[in-house]
Amino acid sequence: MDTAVIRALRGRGYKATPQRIAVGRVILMSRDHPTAQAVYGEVKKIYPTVSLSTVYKTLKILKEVGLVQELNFPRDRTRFDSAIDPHINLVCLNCGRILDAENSGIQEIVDWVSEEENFAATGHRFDIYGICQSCSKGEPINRRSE
Amino acid sequence: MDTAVIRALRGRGYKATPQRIAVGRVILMSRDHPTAQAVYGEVKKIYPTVSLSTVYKTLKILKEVGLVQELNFPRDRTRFDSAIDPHINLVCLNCGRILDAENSGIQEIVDWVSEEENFAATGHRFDIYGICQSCSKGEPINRRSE
DNA sequence: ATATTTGCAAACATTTTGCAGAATC
DNA sequence: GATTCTGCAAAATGTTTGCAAATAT
Repeated sequence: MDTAVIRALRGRGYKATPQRIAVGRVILMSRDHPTAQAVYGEVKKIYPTVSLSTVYKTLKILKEVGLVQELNFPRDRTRFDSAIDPHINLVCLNCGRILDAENSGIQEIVDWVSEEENFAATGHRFDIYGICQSCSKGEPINRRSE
Repeated sequence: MDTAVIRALRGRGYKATPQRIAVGRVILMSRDHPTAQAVYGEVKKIYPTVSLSTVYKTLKILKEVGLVQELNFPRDRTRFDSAIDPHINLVCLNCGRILDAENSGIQEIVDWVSEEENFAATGHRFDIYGICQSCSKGEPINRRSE
């Protein structure tokens, strides 16, 4: 896994520094769309002197080399996600968690729309907003779009 | 159109002030996903004394009453969009324009995934990133995800 | 050996907040 | 007439930048 990060960086002429490898590892291994701050917190466990600024710079590079996708949400910080497998983001408006879902129909729609509108698609993002399973069983909504 | 805004506001106990009606009109009439600043600029043509802060507060309320959707993008400001008809956003990575596309398959996917994952969907967002028709004919890419 | 990168602190841009005067219901 | 809202200025937040010392190739 680290080798994939190293290869992607060097392939584009970037140096494979320990900080960058650590950031890459945190994103690719995490299942919960971490914020830059969260990535920083994780990386700091291994490199206590790492700076938030380095994390931001690295995330930008990892985006550029195609390993990471950036997702912006309102009233929240930007979140980062492995760009490797396309999926649907199930965004819970109650607890704020972002789950992943698979669906093969997305690619068909992307292809169809690209054709129809003469749009050269290079990527996509599909979010569904609502209340997740665990929240609808438990407590009532306490955080809406407000 | 203004009456819809007034009704939505009063229905939730908000006062229908001229500023709010103007903000609502700008968003609902525009076809180009304006930023808060752009809305501010438009509203100022009619109410030169309006403040950016009022625009922000109003946008938050219009979101709450369900008239407006907020879309966040990287390296750009947040954009606002009528929440009334669901559609796909075609985001051009070259010129930055955001076009709309229709596709009936989206709702099916939303329904299918909601069922599958026990997720109570209330809304969604579907972006496709790429190069728009006019850009692919004209100048080369000058603004990527960088 | 040298060009790139780190990490700090300061800059930046957008969005939010507190509050007195104004406007709506 | 009471409550809500506006608009100003100031605060808060997340992100970016400039630069000397450190590091990867």
